[in-house]
Amino acid sequence: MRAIPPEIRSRLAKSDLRLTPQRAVVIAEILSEEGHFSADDLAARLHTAVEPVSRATVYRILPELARLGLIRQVIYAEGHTHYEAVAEDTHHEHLICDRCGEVIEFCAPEIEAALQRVCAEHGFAETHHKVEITGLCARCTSRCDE
Amino acid sequence: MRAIPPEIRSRLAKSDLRLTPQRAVVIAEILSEEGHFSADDLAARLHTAVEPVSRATVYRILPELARLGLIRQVIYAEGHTHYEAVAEDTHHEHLICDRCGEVIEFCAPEIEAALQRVCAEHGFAETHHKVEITGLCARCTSRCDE
DNA sequence: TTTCTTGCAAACCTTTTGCATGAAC
DNA sequence: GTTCATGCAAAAGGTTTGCAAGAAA
Repeated sequence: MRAIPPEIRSRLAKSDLRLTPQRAVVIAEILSEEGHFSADDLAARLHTAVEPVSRATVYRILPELARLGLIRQVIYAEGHTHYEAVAEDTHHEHLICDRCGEVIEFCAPEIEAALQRVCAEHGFAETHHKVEITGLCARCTSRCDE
Repeated sequence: MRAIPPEIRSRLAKSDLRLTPQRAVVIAEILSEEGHFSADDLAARLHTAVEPVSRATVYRILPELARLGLIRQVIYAEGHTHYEAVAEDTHHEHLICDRCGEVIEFCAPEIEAALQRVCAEHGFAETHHKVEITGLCARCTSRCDE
């Protein structure tokens, strides 16, 4: 299990969140995570970890980690919340195919700029934003004649 | 109860959806709806309508109406899906306050343009998009000293 | 008359929570 | 020692579904 970076330790401490073995397992797993994950999948995987974590604990800690900015709720779909680890270097948005479910990431600096302007205009203090385009991906479009 | 516009009748027919009294009630209510609504609220209100509509029917018809483009899933929050009627004239996005829950609408043509460009670049055929900024609204920010 | 819809009630499934035990600080 | 976190199991709450009766086309 990967060690928890000191920066995350202090972020936890700042919010009066104790670093328990269970939380360490959850955080380590999330840091090694690629793409989206669900609370339930995570819980199922960690239920049999070296330091087992109960479903309740996973469900309790994920919203806290989202509040700390370690993870982000990407979308609610298929009856559950999709999370992803926050990669602070590259903020991206999502194209979501209605047919095959593929999720394509994209970056658009001009959108980021426009969003900042909107927030300023409304005196709104942004913590997160989400841009989501749904439709048919290129592959599904070409497979489709309607 | 407002009459169902012929354009909607034909859209239903095109998808082999029959125009039942219950569906007419649901559609009429949605057309007179302002702002967001939930399936459950709608069901509760229509349960005592002239032509009562059961909860199951409401839950069954809303996804169809979303597919037809009459309504849109705005967000999943507070444990349920928020819908809104699609007003074809003014497309807008949302600022959502994490503290008081207020939803502020805004329009940003340059974001629309950027999104179109992104879709073109990826050969993606958009059907919908959603831009959502979460954080603290002006009122809550000024009430906050942290 | 065929096919689609409805309503009821039960099932589903993700997420939340009360409570007693146990651990972090 | 005090306060916070965990696990279990049960509850919650939105949403879905099987089935038989009924209505639209």
